[in-house]
Amino acid sequence: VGKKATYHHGNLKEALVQRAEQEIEREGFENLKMQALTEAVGVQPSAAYRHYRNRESLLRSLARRSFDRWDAEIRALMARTSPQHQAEAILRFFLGDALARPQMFRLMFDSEYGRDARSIVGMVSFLTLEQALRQLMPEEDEEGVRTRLLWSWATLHGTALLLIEGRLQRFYVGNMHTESLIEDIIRALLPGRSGRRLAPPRSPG
Amino acid sequence: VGKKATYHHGNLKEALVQRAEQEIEREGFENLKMQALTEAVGVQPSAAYRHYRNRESLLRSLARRSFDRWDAEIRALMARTSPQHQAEAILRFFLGDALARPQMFRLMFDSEYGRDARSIVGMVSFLTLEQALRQLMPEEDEEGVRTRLLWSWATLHGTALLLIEGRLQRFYVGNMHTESLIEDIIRALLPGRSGRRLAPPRSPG
DNA sequence: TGTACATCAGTGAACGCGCGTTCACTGATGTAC
DNA sequence: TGTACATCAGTGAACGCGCGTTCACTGATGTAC
Repeated sequence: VGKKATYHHGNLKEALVQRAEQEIEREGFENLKMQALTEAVGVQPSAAYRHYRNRESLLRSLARRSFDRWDAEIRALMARTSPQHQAEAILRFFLGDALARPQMFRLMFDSEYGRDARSIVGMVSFLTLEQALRQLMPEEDEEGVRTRLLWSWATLHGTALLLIEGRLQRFYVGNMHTESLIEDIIRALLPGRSGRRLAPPRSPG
Repeated sequence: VGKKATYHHGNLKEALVQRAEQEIEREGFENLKMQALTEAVGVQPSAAYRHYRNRESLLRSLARRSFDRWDAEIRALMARTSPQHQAEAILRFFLGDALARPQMFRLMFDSEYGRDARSIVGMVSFLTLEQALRQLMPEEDEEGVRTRLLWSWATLHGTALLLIEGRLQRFYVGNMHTESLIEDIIRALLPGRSGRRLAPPRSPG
Protein backbone atom coordinates (compact mmCIF):
# COMPACT_ATOMS: atom_id res chain seq x y z
CA VAL A 1 0.00 0.00 0.00
CA GLY A 2 3.09 2.13 0.34
CA LYS A 3 2.29 4.58 -2.41
CA LYS A 4 5.25 5.09 -4.65
CA ALA A 5 7.65 2.89 -2.72
CA THR A 6 9.80 2.95 -5.79
CA TYR A 7 9.87 5.16 -8.80
CA HIS A 8 9.86 2.05 -10.86
CA HIS A 9 6.69 0.16 -10.41
CA GLY A 10 8.39 -3.18 -10.37
CA ASN A 11 6.12 -5.37 -12.37
CA LEU A 12 3.82 -2.97 -14.06
CA LYS A 13 3.14 -5.37 -16.88
CA GLU A 14 1.66 -7.96 -14.61
CA ALA A 15 -0.25 -5.32 -12.66
CA LEU A 16 -1.78 -4.03 -15.87
CA VAL A 17 -2.86 -7.47 -16.88
CA GLN A 18 -4.41 -8.24 -13.52
CA ARG A 19 -6.26 -4.99 -13.37
CA ALA A 20 -7.37 -5.21 -16.97
CA GLU A 21 -8.94 -8.57 -16.26
CA GLN A 22 -10.89 -7.04 -13.43
CA GLU A 23 -11.99 -4.06 -15.47
CA ILE A 24 -13.04 -6.27 -18.33
CA GLU A 25 -15.09 -8.50 -16.12
CA ARG A 26 -16.85 -5.46 -14.76
CA GLU A 27 -17.37 -3.40 -17.89
CA GLY A 28 -16.74 -5.65 -20.85
CA PHE A 29 -13.68 -5.47 -23.05
CA GLU A 30 -15.21 -2.82 -25.29
CA ASN A 31 -15.10 -0.45 -22.36
CA LEU A 32 -11.55 -1.03 -21.29
CA LYS A 33 -9.93 2.41 -21.31
CA MET A 34 -6.17 2.77 -21.28
CA GLN A 35 -6.32 5.93 -19.21
CA ALA A 36 -8.65 4.43 -16.62
CA LEU A 37 -6.58 1.28 -16.49
CA THR A 38 -3.27 3.03 -15.92
CA GLU A 39 -4.80 5.35 -13.39
CA ALA A 40 -6.24 2.39 -11.49
CA VAL A 41 -2.76 0.94 -11.35
CA GLY A 42 -1.28 4.23 -10.18
CA VAL A 43 0.76 5.11 -13.20
CA GLN A 44 0.73 7.57 -16.08
CA PRO A 45 -1.10 6.55 -19.26
CA SER A 46 2.10 6.58 -21.24
CA ALA A 47 3.68 3.98 -18.98
CA ALA A 48 1.48 1.27 -20.44
CA TYR A 49 3.06 1.76 -23.83
CA ARG A 50 6.40 0.65 -22.51
CA HIS A 51 4.85 -2.83 -22.25
CA TYR A 52 2.24 -2.98 -24.95
CA ARG A 53 2.42 -1.48 -28.38
CA ASN A 54 -1.18 -0.36 -28.17
CA ARG A 55 -4.57 -1.17 -26.72
CA GLU A 56 -5.26 -3.85 -29.27
CA SER A 57 -2.12 -5.75 -28.44
CA LEU A 58 -2.98 -5.61 -24.76
CA LEU A 59 -6.39 -7.10 -25.44
CA ARG A 60 -4.94 -9.73 -27.70
CA SER A 61 -2.46 -10.63 -25.03
CA LEU A 62 -5.24 -10.93 -22.46
CA ALA A 63 -7.18 -13.20 -24.75
CA ARG A 64 -4.16 -15.37 -25.30
CA ARG A 65 -3.49 -15.65 -21.58
CA SER A 66 -7.03 -16.62 -21.01
CA PHE A 67 -6.94 -19.24 -23.72
CA ASP A 68 -3.77 -20.68 -22.26
CA ARG A 69 -5.37 -21.06 -18.86
CA TRP A 70 -8.44 -22.49 -20.48
CA ASP A 71 -6.41 -25.00 -22.41
CA ALA A 72 -4.54 -26.05 -19.29
CA GLU A 73 -7.77 -26.58 -17.41
CA ILE A 74 -9.18 -28.73 -20.15
CA ARG A 75 -6.04 -30.82 -20.25
CA ALA A 76 -6.18 -31.34 -16.52
CA LEU A 77 -9.84 -32.19 -16.80
CA MET A 78 -9.21 -34.75 -19.50
CA ALA A 79 -6.40 -36.28 -17.47
CA ARG A 80 -8.72 -37.07 -14.61
CA THR A 81 -11.77 -38.08 -16.62
CA SER A 82 -12.48 -41.43 -18.19
CA PRO A 83 -12.88 -41.41 -21.97
CA GLN A 84 -16.61 -42.06 -21.83
CA HIS A 85 -17.19 -39.00 -19.72
CA GLN A 86 -14.81 -36.62 -21.40
CA ALA A 87 -17.29 -35.11 -23.80
CA GLU A 88 -19.72 -34.40 -21.04
CA ALA A 89 -16.96 -32.91 -18.93
CA ILE A 90 -15.87 -30.54 -21.67
CA LEU A 91 -19.40 -29.39 -22.40
CA ARG A 92 -20.01 -28.74 -18.75
CA PHE A 93 -16.71 -26.98 -18.31
CA PHE A 94 -17.33 -24.77 -21.32
CA LEU A 95 -20.63 -23.46 -20.05
CA GLY A 96 -19.53 -23.28 -16.45
CA ASP A 97 -16.49 -21.25 -17.30
CA ALA A 98 -18.45 -18.98 -19.62
CA LEU A 99 -20.82 -18.12 -16.80
CA ALA A 100 -18.06 -17.76 -14.25
CA ARG A 101 -16.11 -15.27 -16.37
CA PRO A 102 -18.65 -14.03 -18.86
CA GLN A 103 -16.78 -11.02 -20.17
CA MET A 104 -13.62 -13.02 -20.63
CA PHE A 105 -15.65 -15.53 -22.53
CA ARG A 106 -16.81 -12.78 -24.82
CA LEU A 107 -13.29 -11.55 -25.34
CA MET A 108 -12.15 -15.05 -26.22
CA PHE A 109 -15.05 -16.29 -28.27
CA ASP A 110 -16.96 -13.28 -29.42
CA SER A 111 -14.35 -10.74 -30.42
CA GLU A 112 -11.67 -10.11 -32.97
CA TYR A 113 -9.11 -9.84 -30.22
CA GLY A 114 -9.55 -13.49 -29.44
CA ARG A 115 -9.15 -14.65 -32.98
CA ASP A 116 -5.49 -15.54 -33.09
CA ALA A 117 -5.40 -17.45 -29.85
CA ARG A 118 -8.69 -19.05 -30.73
CA SER A 119 -7.40 -20.45 -33.96
CA ILE A 120 -4.37 -21.90 -32.22
CA VAL A 121 -5.13 -22.79 -28.62
CA GLY A 122 -8.87 -22.97 -29.17
CA MET A 123 -8.38 -25.40 -32.00
CA VAL A 124 -6.77 -27.88 -29.66
CA SER A 125 -9.75 -28.07 -27.33
CA PHE A 126 -11.97 -28.21 -30.33
CA LEU A 127 -10.29 -31.35 -31.49
CA THR A 128 -10.18 -32.71 -28.00
CA LEU A 129 -13.93 -32.47 -27.89
CA GLU A 130 -14.09 -34.23 -31.21
CA GLN A 131 -12.07 -37.15 -29.87
CA ALA A 132 -14.32 -37.32 -26.87
CA LEU A 133 -17.45 -37.30 -29.00
CA ARG A 134 -16.04 -40.00 -31.22
CA GLN A 135 -15.83 -42.27 -28.20
CA LEU A 136 -19.57 -42.00 -27.85
CA MET A 137 -20.47 -42.62 -31.45
CA PRO A 138 -18.05 -45.29 -32.58
CA GLU A 139 -20.08 -46.29 -35.60
CA GLU A 140 -20.26 -42.82 -37.02
CA ASP A 141 -17.90 -41.81 -39.81
CA GLU A 142 -15.63 -38.77 -39.77
CA GLU A 143 -18.20 -36.54 -41.36
CA GLY A 144 -20.88 -37.53 -38.89
CA VAL A 145 -18.65 -36.88 -35.93
CA ARG A 146 -17.50 -33.57 -37.30
CA THR A 147 -21.06 -32.49 -37.94
CA ARG A 148 -21.94 -33.36 -34.40
CA LEU A 149 -18.94 -31.40 -33.18
CA LEU A 150 -19.94 -28.28 -35.08
CA TRP A 151 -23.49 -28.58 -33.90
CA SER A 152 -22.36 -28.94 -30.31
CA TRP A 153 -19.98 -26.06 -30.55
CA ALA A 154 -22.63 -23.80 -32.03
CA THR A 155 -25.08 -24.77 -29.34
CA LEU A 156 -22.61 -24.06 -26.58
CA HIS A 157 -21.71 -20.77 -28.19
CA GLY A 158 -25.29 -19.61 -28.47
CA THR A 159 -26.26 -20.86 -25.05
CA ALA A 160 -23.33 -19.15 -23.39
CA LEU A 161 -23.92 -15.84 -25.11
CA LEU A 162 -27.63 -15.78 -24.41
CA LEU A 163 -27.18 -16.79 -20.80
CA ILE A 164 -24.45 -14.21 -20.31
CA GLU A 165 -26.71 -11.49 -21.58
CA GLY A 166 -29.60 -12.77 -19.50
CA ARG A 167 -31.77 -13.35 -22.49
CA LEU A 168 -32.85 -16.87 -21.65
CA GLN A 169 -33.54 -16.47 -17.96
CA ARG A 170 -36.69 -14.44 -18.47
CA PHE A 171 -38.33 -17.36 -20.18
CA TYR A 172 -37.94 -19.88 -17.42
CA VAL A 173 -41.20 -21.44 -16.28
CA GLY A 174 -41.97 -23.70 -13.37
CA ASN A 175 -38.85 -25.10 -11.80
CA MET A 176 -36.55 -24.20 -14.62
CA HIS A 177 -33.30 -22.56 -13.72
CA THR A 178 -29.96 -22.11 -15.36
CA GLU A 179 -28.41 -25.24 -14.00
CA SER A 180 -31.25 -27.45 -15.06
CA LEU A 181 -31.27 -25.88 -18.49
CA ILE A 182 -27.57 -26.52 -18.87
CA GLU A 183 -28.03 -30.11 -17.79
CA ASP A 184 -30.79 -30.60 -20.32
CA ILE A 185 -28.76 -29.09 -23.11
CA ILE A 186 -25.72 -31.15 -22.31
CA ARG A 187 -27.84 -34.26 -22.25
CA ALA A 188 -29.31 -33.33 -25.61
CA LEU A 189 -25.87 -32.85 -27.08
CA LEU A 190 -24.37 -36.11 -25.90
CA PRO A 191 -24.71 -38.90 -28.44
CA GLY A 192 -26.17 -42.24 -27.55
CA ARG A 193 -27.13 -43.36 -24.06
CA SER A 194 -29.91 -41.33 -22.62
CA GLY A 195 -32.16 -41.58 -25.65
CA ARG A 196 -33.66 -38.54 -27.18
CA ARG A 197 -35.90 -37.42 -24.37
CA LEU A 198 -35.04 -33.88 -23.56
CA ALA A 199 -35.84 -33.87 -19.89
CA PRO A 200 -35.48 -37.19 -18.16
CA PRO A 201 -36.33 -37.40 -14.46
CA ARG A 202 -33.87 -35.18 -12.74
CA SER A 203 -33.75 -36.72 -9.28
CA PRO A 204 -34.64 -40.14 -7.93
CA GLY A 205 -38.41 -40.48 -7.87
CA VAL B 1 -29.83 11.25 -61.22
CA GLY B 2 -30.64 14.93 -61.64
CA LYS B 3 -28.42 16.20 -58.89
CA LYS B 4 -30.22 18.63 -56.68
CA ALA B 5 -33.50 18.63 -58.57
CA THR B 6 -35.04 20.19 -55.52
CA TYR B 7 -33.58 21.89 -52.54
CA HIS B 8 -35.73 19.67 -50.41
CA HIS B 9 -34.71 16.12 -50.80
CA GLY B 10 -38.28 14.87 -50.78
CA ASN B 11 -38.12 11.78 -48.70
CA LEU B 12 -34.77 11.95 -47.05
CA LYS B 13 -35.90 9.82 -44.17
CA GLU B 14 -36.62 6.86 -46.37
CA ALA B 15 -33.45 7.44 -48.35
CA LEU B 16 -31.42 7.39 -45.15
CA VAL B 17 -32.99 4.16 -44.06
CA GLN B 18 -32.43 2.47 -47.39
CA ARG B 19 -28.85 3.55 -47.59
CA ALA B 20 -28.17 2.71 -43.98
CA GLU B 21 -29.33 -0.82 -44.61
CA GLN B 22 -26.89 -1.10 -47.46
CA GLU B 23 -24.03 0.35 -45.47
CA ILE B 24 -24.77 -1.92 -42.55
CA GLU B 25 -24.83 -4.98 -44.71
CA ARG B 26 -21.46 -4.00 -46.11
CA GLU B 27 -19.66 -2.80 -43.02
CA GLY B 28 -21.62 -3.93 -39.99
CA PHE B 29 -23.72 -1.67 -37.83
CA GLU B 30 -20.75 -0.74 -35.63
CA ASN B 31 -19.24 0.99 -38.62
CA LEU B 32 -22.24 2.97 -39.70
CA LYS B 33 -21.06 6.60 -39.79
CA MET B 34 -23.52 9.42 -39.85
CA GLN B 35 -21.27 11.57 -42.00
CA ALA B 36 -20.63 8.83 -44.53
CA LEU B 37 -24.29 7.96 -44.61
CA THR B 38 -25.51 11.49 -45.26
CA GLU B 39 -22.82 12.07 -47.82
CA ALA B 40 -23.81 8.90 -49.64
CA VAL B 41 -27.33 10.20 -49.78
CA GLY B 42 -26.17 13.59 -51.02
CA VAL B 43 -27.00 15.71 -48.06
CA GLN B 44 -25.27 17.55 -45.23
CA PRO B 45 -24.61 15.61 -42.02
CA SER B 46 -26.91 17.87 -40.06
CA ALA B 47 -29.85 17.02 -42.28
CA ALA B 48 -30.13 13.57 -40.74
CA TYR B 49 -30.90 15.09 -37.38
CA ARG B 50 -34.11 16.54 -38.71
CA HIS B 51 -35.39 12.96 -38.88
CA TYR B 52 -33.56 11.11 -36.13
CA ARG B 53 -32.62 12.41 -32.75
CA ASN B 54 -29.25 10.73 -32.95
CA ARG B 55 -27.34 7.80 -34.34
CA GLU B 56 -28.67 5.43 -31.75
CA SER B 57 -32.28 6.18 -32.55
CA LEU B 58 -31.58 5.61 -36.22
CA LEU B 59 -30.11 2.20 -35.47
CA ARG B 60 -32.97 1.32 -33.18
CA SER B 61 -35.39 2.32 -35.85
CA LEU B 62 -33.61 0.15 -38.38
CA ALA B 63 -33.73 -2.80 -36.03
CA ARG B 64 -37.42 -2.28 -35.48
CA ARG B 65 -38.14 -2.10 -39.20
CA SER B 66 -36.21 -5.26 -39.71
CA PHE B 67 -38.05 -7.05 -36.94
CA ASP B 68 -41.35 -5.96 -38.40
CA ARG B 69 -40.49 -7.39 -41.78
CA TRP B 70 -39.23 -10.50 -40.10
CA ASP B 71 -42.42 -10.90 -38.14
CA ALA B 72 -44.52 -10.43 -41.27
CA GLU B 73 -42.54 -13.08 -43.09
CA ILE B 74 -42.98 -15.55 -40.30
CA ARG B 75 -46.70 -14.91 -40.18
CA ALA B 76 -46.96 -15.47 -43.90
CA LEU B 77 -44.90 -18.59 -43.56
CA MET B 78 -47.12 -19.96 -40.82
CA ALA B 79 -50.21 -19.19 -42.84
CA ARG B 80 -49.09 -21.41 -45.65
CA THR B 81 -47.53 -24.18 -43.60
CA SER B 82 -49.31 -27.08 -41.97
CA PRO B 83 -48.98 -27.27 -38.19
CA GLN B 84 -46.69 -30.30 -38.26
CA HIS B 85 -44.20 -28.50 -40.46
CA GLN B 86 -44.28 -25.10 -38.84
CA ALA B 87 -41.42 -25.67 -36.46
CA GLU B 88 -39.19 -26.89 -39.20
CA ALA B 89 -40.20 -23.96 -41.37
CA ILE B 90 -39.32 -21.44 -38.68
CA LEU B 91 -35.97 -22.99 -37.96
CA ARG B 92 -35.10 -23.03 -41.61
CA PHE B 93 -36.30 -19.49 -42.10
CA PHE B 94 -34.31 -18.24 -39.15
CA LEU B 95 -31.02 -19.59 -40.41
CA GLY B 96 -31.73 -18.77 -44.04
CA ASP B 97 -32.54 -15.18 -43.23
CA ALA B 98 -29.54 -14.84 -40.95
CA LEU B 99 -27.25 -15.91 -43.76
CA ALA B 100 -29.04 -13.79 -46.34
CA ARG B 101 -28.72 -10.59 -44.29
CA PRO B 102 -26.01 -11.38 -41.80
CA GLN B 103 -25.29 -7.89 -40.56
CA MET B 104 -28.96 -7.17 -40.09
CA PHE B 105 -29.19 -10.35 -38.13
CA ARG B 106 -26.42 -9.10 -35.89
CA LEU B 107 -28.15 -5.78 -35.43
CA MET B 108 -31.37 -7.51 -34.48
CA PHE B 109 -30.09 -10.37 -32.38
CA ASP B 110 -26.64 -9.46 -31.29
CA SER B 111 -26.80 -5.81 -30.34
CA GLU B 112 -28.28 -3.47 -27.83
CA TYR B 113 -29.99 -1.54 -30.62
CA GLY B 114 -32.18 -4.54 -31.31
CA ARG B 115 -33.24 -5.03 -27.75
CA ASP B 116 -36.50 -3.16 -27.65
CA ALA B 117 -37.89 -4.55 -30.86
CA ARG B 118 -36.59 -7.95 -29.91
CA SER B 119 -38.47 -8.02 -26.68
CA ILE B 120 -41.70 -7.04 -28.42
CA VAL B 121 -41.76 -8.27 -32.00
CA GLY B 122 -39.18 -10.96 -31.39
CA MET B 123 -41.18 -12.33 -28.52
CA VAL B 124 -44.07 -13.09 -30.83
CA SER B 125 -42.04 -15.30 -33.13
CA PHE B 126 -40.50 -16.88 -30.10
CA LEU B 127 -43.88 -17.98 -28.89
CA THR B 128 -44.92 -18.96 -32.36
CA LEU B 129 -42.03 -21.37 -32.44
CA GLU B 130 -43.09 -22.69 -29.08
CA GLN B 131 -46.56 -23.45 -30.38
CA ALA B 132 -45.08 -25.17 -33.37
CA LEU B 133 -42.79 -27.27 -31.21
CA ARG B 134 -45.63 -28.21 -28.94
CA GLN B 135 -47.37 -29.79 -31.91
CA LEU B 136 -44.48 -32.16 -32.24
CA MET B 137 -44.21 -33.15 -28.61
CA PRO B 138 -47.81 -33.40 -27.44
CA GLU B 139 -46.98 -35.47 -24.40
CA GLU B 140 -44.46 -33.03 -23.06
CA ASP B 141 -45.45 -30.63 -20.30
CA GLU B 142 -45.02 -26.88 -20.42
CA GLU B 143 -41.60 -26.98 -18.86
CA GLY B 144 -40.36 -29.60 -21.28
CA VAL B 145 -41.57 -27.65 -24.27
CA ARG B 146 -40.11 -24.44 -22.98
CA THR B 147 -36.78 -26.08 -22.34
CA ARG B 148 -36.74 -27.38 -25.84
CA LEU B 149 -37.61 -23.93 -27.12
CA LEU B 150 -34.71 -22.31 -25.29
CA TRP B 151 -32.35 -24.97 -26.42
CA SER B 152 -33.45 -24.54 -30.03
CA TRP B 153 -33.19 -20.80 -29.84
CA ALA B 154 -29.71 -20.95 -28.41
CA THR B 155 -28.62 -23.40 -31.06
CA LEU B 156 -29.94 -21.23 -33.84
CA HIS B 157 -28.33 -18.20 -32.30
CA GLY B 158 -24.93 -19.80 -32.04
CA THR B 159 -25.10 -21.44 -35.41
CA ALA B 160 -26.09 -18.23 -37.13
CA LEU B 161 -23.36 -16.19 -35.48
CA LEU B 162 -20.63 -18.70 -36.14
CA LEU B 163 -21.67 -19.20 -39.75
CA ILE B 164 -21.89 -15.46 -40.30
CA GLU B 165 -18.38 -15.00 -39.07
CA GLY B 166 -17.17 -17.93 -41.11
CA ARG B 167 -15.96 -19.80 -38.09
CA LEU B 168 -17.60 -23.13 -38.85
CA GLN B 169 -16.86 -23.38 -42.54
CA ARG B 170 -13.17 -24.04 -42.05
CA PHE B 171 -13.96 -27.27 -40.26
CA TYR B 172 -15.99 -28.89 -42.97
CA VAL B 173 -14.71 -32.28 -44.04
CA GLY B 174 -15.72 -34.53 -46.91
CA ASN B 175 -18.97 -33.43 -48.48
CA MET B 176 -19.99 -31.14 -45.69
CA HIS B 177 -21.24 -27.74 -46.67
CA THR B 178 -23.35 -25.08 -45.04
CA GLU B 179 -26.64 -26.32 -46.35
CA SER B 180 -26.09 -29.86 -45.24
CA LEU B 181 -24.97 -28.67 -41.83
CA ILE B 182 -28.11 -26.58 -41.48
CA GLU B 183 -30.23 -29.53 -42.47
CA ASP B 184 -28.54 -31.72 -39.92
CA ILE B 185 -28.95 -29.19 -37.17
CA ILE B 186 -32.59 -28.61 -37.96
CA ARG B 187 -33.17 -32.33 -37.94
CA ALA B 188 -31.46 -32.60 -34.59
CA LEU B 189 -33.62 -29.86 -33.15
CA LEU B 190 -36.96 -31.21 -34.28
CA PRO B 191 -38.62 -33.42 -31.68
CA GLY B 192 -39.86 -36.86 -32.52
CA ARG B 193 -39.91 -38.38 -35.95
CA SER B 194 -36.51 -38.89 -37.41
CA GLY B 195 -35.04 -40.54 -34.37
CA ARG B 196 -31.86 -39.31 -32.82
CA ARG B 197 -29.47 -40.16 -35.57
CA LEU B 198 -27.70 -37.02 -36.51
CA ALA B 199 -27.14 -37.65 -40.17
CA PRO B 200 -29.70 -39.92 -41.78
CA PRO B 201 -29.26 -40.75 -45.47
CA ARG B 202 -29.63 -37.49 -47.26
CA SER B 203 -30.91 -38.67 -50.65
CA PRO B 204 -32.67 -41.83 -51.81
CA GLY B 205 -30.17 -44.62 -52.03
C1' DT C 1 -55.41 34.21 -58.70
C1' DG C 2 -52.02 36.48 -56.18
C1' DT C 3 -49.54 38.05 -52.02
C1' DA C 4 -47.85 37.73 -46.96
C1' DC C 5 -46.24 34.86 -43.71
C1' DA C 6 -45.48 30.72 -40.93
C1' DT C 7 -43.33 26.47 -41.15
C1' DC C 8 -40.36 23.13 -42.46
C1' DA C 9 -36.32 20.73 -44.49
C1' DG C 10 -32.37 21.56 -45.80
C1' DT C 11 -27.19 24.14 -45.76
C1' DG C 12 -22.42 25.36 -44.02
C1' DA C 13 -19.36 25.55 -40.77
C1' DA C 14 -17.51 24.31 -36.81
C1' DC C 15 -17.52 22.63 -32.21
C1' DG C 16 -16.17 19.43 -28.68
C1' DC C 17 -15.00 15.41 -26.31
C1' DG C 18 -13.45 11.01 -25.45
C1' DC C 19 -9.44 8.56 -25.64
C1' DG C 20 -5.57 6.39 -27.69
C1' DT C 21 -1.03 7.68 -28.38
C1' DT C 22 3.42 10.49 -28.74
C1' DC C 23 7.45 12.90 -27.17
C1' DA C 24 10.95 15.02 -24.65
C1' DC C 25 12.16 14.42 -20.05
C1' DT C 26 14.06 12.34 -15.53
C1' DG C 27 14.80 9.25 -11.70
C1' DA C 28 16.38 4.52 -10.71
C1' DT C 29 19.08 0.32 -11.77
C1' DG C 30 22.79 -2.37 -13.34
C1' DT C 31 27.42 -3.07 -15.16
C1' DA C 32 32.39 -2.07 -16.49
C1' DC C 33 36.64 -0.93 -14.51
C1' DT D 1 34.26 -1.06 -2.67
C1' DG D 2 33.33 3.03 -5.24
C1' DT D 3 32.56 5.90 -9.39
C1' DA D 4 31.03 6.80 -14.48
C1' DC D 5 27.87 5.82 -17.68
C1' DA D 6 24.47 3.28 -20.43
C1' DT D 7 19.99 1.67 -20.16
C1' DC D 8 15.54 1.28 -18.84
C1' DA D 9 10.96 2.31 -16.77
C1' DG D 10 8.64 5.64 -15.53
C1' DT D 11 6.67 11.06 -15.66
C1' DG D 12 4.02 15.21 -17.48
C1' DA D 13 1.91 17.38 -20.77
C1' DA D 14 -0.33 17.64 -24.71
C1' DC D 15 -1.52 16.28 -29.29
C1' DG D 16 -4.76 14.82 -32.74
C1' DC D 17 -8.41 12.67 -35.01
C1' DG D 18 -12.57 10.53 -35.78
C1' DC D 19 -17.15 11.52 -35.60
C1' DG D 20 -21.44 12.62 -33.54
C1' DT D 21 -23.82 16.69 -32.92
C1' DT D 22 -25.10 21.79 -32.66
C1' DC D 23 -26.36 26.27 -34.32
C1' DA D 24 -27.48 30.17 -36.92
C1' DC D 25 -28.84 30.44 -41.50
C1' DT D 26 -31.70 30.12 -45.99
C1' DG D 27 -34.40 28.28 -49.72
C1' DA D 28 -38.80 25.90 -50.62
C1' DT D 29 -43.63 24.73 -49.53
C1' DG D 30 -48.16 25.34 -47.94
C1' DT D 31 -52.03 28.03 -46.16
C1' DA D 32 -54.96 32.20 -44.94
C1' DC D 33 -57.33 35.94 -46.92
